[in-house]
Amino acid sequence: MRLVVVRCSVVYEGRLDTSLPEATRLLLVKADGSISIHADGGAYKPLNWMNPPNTIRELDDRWVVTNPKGETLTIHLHEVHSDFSHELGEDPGLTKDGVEAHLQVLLAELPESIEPGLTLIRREYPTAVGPVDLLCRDASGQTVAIEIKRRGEIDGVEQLTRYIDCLHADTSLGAIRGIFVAQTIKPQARVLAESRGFGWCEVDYDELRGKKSDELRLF
Amino acid sequence: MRLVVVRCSVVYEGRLDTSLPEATRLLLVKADGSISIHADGGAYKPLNWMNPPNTIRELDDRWVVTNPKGETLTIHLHEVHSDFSHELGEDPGLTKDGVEAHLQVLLAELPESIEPGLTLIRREYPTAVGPVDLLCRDASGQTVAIEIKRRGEIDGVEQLTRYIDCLHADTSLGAIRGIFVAQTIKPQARVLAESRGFGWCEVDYDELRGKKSDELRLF
DNA sequence: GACTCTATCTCGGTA
DNA sequence: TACCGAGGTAGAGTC
Repeated sequence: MRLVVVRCSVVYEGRLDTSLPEATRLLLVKADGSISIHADGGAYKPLNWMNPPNTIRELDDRWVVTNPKGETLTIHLHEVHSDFSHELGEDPGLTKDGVEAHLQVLLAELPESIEPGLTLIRREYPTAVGPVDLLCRDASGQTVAIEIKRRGEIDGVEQLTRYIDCLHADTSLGAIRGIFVAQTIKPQARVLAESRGFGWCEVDYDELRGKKSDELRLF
Repeated sequence: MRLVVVRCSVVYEGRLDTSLPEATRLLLVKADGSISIHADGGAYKPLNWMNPPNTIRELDDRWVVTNPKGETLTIHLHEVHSDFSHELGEDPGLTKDGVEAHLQVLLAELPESIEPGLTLIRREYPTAVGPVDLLCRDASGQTVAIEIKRRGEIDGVEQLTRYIDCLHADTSLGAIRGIFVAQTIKPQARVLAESRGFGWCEVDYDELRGKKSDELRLF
């Protein structure tokens, strides 16, 4: 990890073209070769950056960063205020809890939480327009496509609509209905789901975790 | 701008819960009060962060960062290796060239690049569900709605669908067809566009710029 | 303030 | 590797 405070001007030519006039900024060079240029604002996002893999050529008056995709970042150095390095070592990494993937795993194990009598056919059931989160069978034997979101908004209902349209073409599944499941579902999304003939269901993440551990305790 | 290299462990409780075991990392505190925690890898994205507005309480053994949304970032300090500040001042800011807006301007001037015989009726043609990027007339006189994206994904096809549905209600335009235009169009988006009866077309930004300057040279 | 849409999105998963 | 979808998306523009 190398930290350079420098008065500099910058040009990036790659997916788009950008330029930065002369000012004092922080250059952050990481062990993987990635580089980012920070101003004293704008939250965590740098003004410019280059992700690995890339190569940094340090010349007298400028650094030239290139990557295999043909993108170039040129940093013209006008006055170096500080240049400091520190060895950090490997990072053990971040553990996350409470994202959509967890919700999907929990619901795949507990489809009854969505509707009594529901059983899982397959998680991530593939279609031409992407995988359906859960494909289930209901108490009456009908196929049910389920779209899961952490936050239930309109685009989730659109997604479910595409899957259902696509699955209708697959005659082996018979008639199909859809259920939209999320921790919270916005009123607009509820209305749209209902108008398309879908069911919807709000589930509680902590409650599901509770049911899961109850189930485990029985065995 | 304050740069602290420190052996630390971190807990974030907010939109999700995360934890970071003890390791040496960089804390980057900007003038706007934002804080980000960087490992020596993983490109420019920090492991954890907190965007302004927020407040940082510095205690002996830990920093507690909170924001008005009720999110909390707690950084337990185990050993401070370095703590360094530098005044950067205001940044004049980044200028960009080559984003979607540019593509739209170029295509409005060169609709023939999309399809021979196409002429522009109007750019940003207003509808109840938002403006259509380009409204054109084709060689046969039929109205054509065009949605432009830099990268063509399913969302863009959905957007075009909404516009077409809305324009169908406007009988003064007669029959309408749609074309989805982007620098690259993903296979799923092509399938969806075709299944909805839309045309699609990939265009090259640099080529368009070339044609534009050719055209200018003629006058 | 809420909504919409872009983004050098980044990142992880998977075929 | 490319494609696909989630994201603590963030950020800008509009209404």
